[in-house]
Amino acid sequence: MQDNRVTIGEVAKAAGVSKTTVSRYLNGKYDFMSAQTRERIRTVVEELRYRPSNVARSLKLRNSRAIGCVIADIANPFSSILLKGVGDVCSENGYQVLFSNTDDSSEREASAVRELLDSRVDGLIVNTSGGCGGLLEELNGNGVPIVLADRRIERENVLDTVTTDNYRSTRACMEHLFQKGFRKVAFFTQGSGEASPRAERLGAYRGSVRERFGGKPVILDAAGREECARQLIRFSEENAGERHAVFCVNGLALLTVLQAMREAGIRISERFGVCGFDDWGWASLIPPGITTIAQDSYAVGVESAKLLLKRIAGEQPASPICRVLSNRLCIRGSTDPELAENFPADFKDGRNP
Amino acid sequence: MQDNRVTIGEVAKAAGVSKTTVSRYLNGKYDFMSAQTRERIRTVVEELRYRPSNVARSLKLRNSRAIGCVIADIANPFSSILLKGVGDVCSENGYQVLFSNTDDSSEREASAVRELLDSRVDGLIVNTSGGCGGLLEELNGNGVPIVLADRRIERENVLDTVTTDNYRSTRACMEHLFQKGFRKVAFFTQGSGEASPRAERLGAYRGSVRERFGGKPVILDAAGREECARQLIRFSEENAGERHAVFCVNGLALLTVLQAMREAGIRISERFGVCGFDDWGWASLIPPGITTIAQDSYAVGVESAKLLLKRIAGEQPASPICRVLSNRLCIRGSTDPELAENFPADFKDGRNP
DNA sequence: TCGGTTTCGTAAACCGATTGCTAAACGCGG
DNA sequence: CCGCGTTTAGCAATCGGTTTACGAAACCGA
Repeated sequence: MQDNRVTIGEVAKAAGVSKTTVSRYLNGKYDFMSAQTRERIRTVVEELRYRPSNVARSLKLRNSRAIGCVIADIANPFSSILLKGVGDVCSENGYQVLFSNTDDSSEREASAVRELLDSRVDGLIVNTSGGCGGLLEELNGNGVPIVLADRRIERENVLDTVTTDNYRSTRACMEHLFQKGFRKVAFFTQGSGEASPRAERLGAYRGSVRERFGGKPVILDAAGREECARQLIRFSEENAGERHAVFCVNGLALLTVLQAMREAGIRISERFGVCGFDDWGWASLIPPGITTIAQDSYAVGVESAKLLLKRIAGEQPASPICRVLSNRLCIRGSTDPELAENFPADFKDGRNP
Repeated sequence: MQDNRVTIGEVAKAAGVSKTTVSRYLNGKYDFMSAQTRERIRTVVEELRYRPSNVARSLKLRNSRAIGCVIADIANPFSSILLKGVGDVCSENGYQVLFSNTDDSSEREASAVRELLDSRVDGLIVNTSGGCGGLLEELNGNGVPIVLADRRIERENVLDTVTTDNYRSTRACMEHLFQKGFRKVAFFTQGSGEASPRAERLGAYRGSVRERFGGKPVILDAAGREECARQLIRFSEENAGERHAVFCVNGLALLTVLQAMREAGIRISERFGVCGFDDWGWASLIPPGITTIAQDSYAVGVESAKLLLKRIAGEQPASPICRVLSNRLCIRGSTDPELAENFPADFKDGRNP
């Protein structure tokens, strides 16, 4: 196949020098090299279009200038933008990114991590689904730098992490709901396993319910829209007497709730509010404007990669670093009637309200 | 650092056999190996937790069991789902994915491709921004299998491609607009360069305008919402006398148009329709329901990867293969008043219409 | 007992780079 | 023209695997 790749030996022969000299030239170790030799090598490299093999170089140097990036669900826009951040930083620094998607499966994550290590990546960014049962900590202890992106693991302060302030922002949103007169709030999730953001958001929700709202937490969990609609209807009926709202654990869950409500004919109103995580472009376009918590996932990716590269360069202290990025609450009509906008289409035949 | 990695030599020594035997064991070449030896090696490999180095193996075998995947804009959900498709197929087949994002820059694309080749990837999936000025064809000619995903290059039938039927589905959408009584349609784009999907969609639009609508094509092009709104207003004013609509080149452009319209107070109506590419979850949630063309980008990724792996395995004919996947027109209220739904929020104080 | 197969394993070369050590060539004062 | 320091460049080992070529032991029938 592409065995016609030029090797350093051929360059050396063509230039009439040794591999050593070519190698030194390529790596900028000119110190003691005559301008003549230098020029000759330059020409040959150019003519033969020689490009050194990263594989051979990695073997000898015992580093690959590549990192592994293990993502739980790349179909989630949060993650794809995070990956973009990782990619941008790596590319600026001459690192390549080996990407792996796990579909939120611990087993796939563990095998992805092992395969990445087989390829001798210099470090790992993991959007973990549970820490691979200790595998990550063990690896980190063995000298493979690891940064957890967006999701932390149970054992505190063992690995570097970059997350968002899930707890605080969820509390802030719950407080907002309370201020606006909502007295019963349900938490909607979609079996996103035991990932830490879900746990933290749920924890914040429970805390708010306990300390502010009183009553019992209501956790709704549905994969599909029909089941979601059923749960929403029951929740709504049980709380018909007071203003109630549903808080969605993430952007995909929020979309599910909105779709389920549409299909079931449930309307957002003064009596029934909707809000949740992830402020994607459409949030302000769906009537009456959806209240969301915006996360800067690009920054999560950027910070994770920067931290990892520093670790690889050995610039960081031994103790784990935990960066927490701030989220922003975007209040709109779905939880604040004052801001409610229906921006309906304008059909002159009056078919629509 | 992680120099404590076990090598095949250590395994061999511990098992009291030679590297050859261990290598054969690992690669399933048992042909003539006593059960005893086999068992001894198995035990040692287990105890030492030995994992072979892909780097060394790649060097010797001259293949890496990794492919490169170069994406123009991973922040675009179309692309991230495409990447998921690629990743799933590769992972099933024991291939790793080296990912690179180019921000739609030809220069970044060319350097990404070169770096990927330096890492000796076995093949390349490229969501190209122009074909790197011939670099891709040249590489393909030199034995590096390449599949173009979603975007083709000018020179026809040189490289394998997997695309969607941009032309046909755009024509179908335009025809739908005509049937519904729209008599003037503008094409909205956001400087997405010379990528082929844009060109094909634009070509289909022009064809429809010429053959069906009469009059001149109107191309709107704006990066930001303000500029977009200005252009929409002018377009609308100039065509106040007849029913007119705007067709958006892709999902991100569609979102921009919808946001611009909201901010400028322009409403979708019987007189002003909106539609465009990419049926993402929110299309049915924004009143009056947005007409879209749905693309199965996951399938584009899957097919691209399958084709590439077949090429790598040498199973395909020499002539380029061009797979074209079908799109689906999703007709909703934004172009069909019969289907229009405003699903406004339901505020009992009557503040909203 | 002996040559001929089978079976089971090994030594060593090789993939394409980097680098410590060594040495040739050069310049220059004496 | 010698001796010695300074430049300049090459030899050969090495990274961790795979594979070719070959050797030794075991076995087998005559």
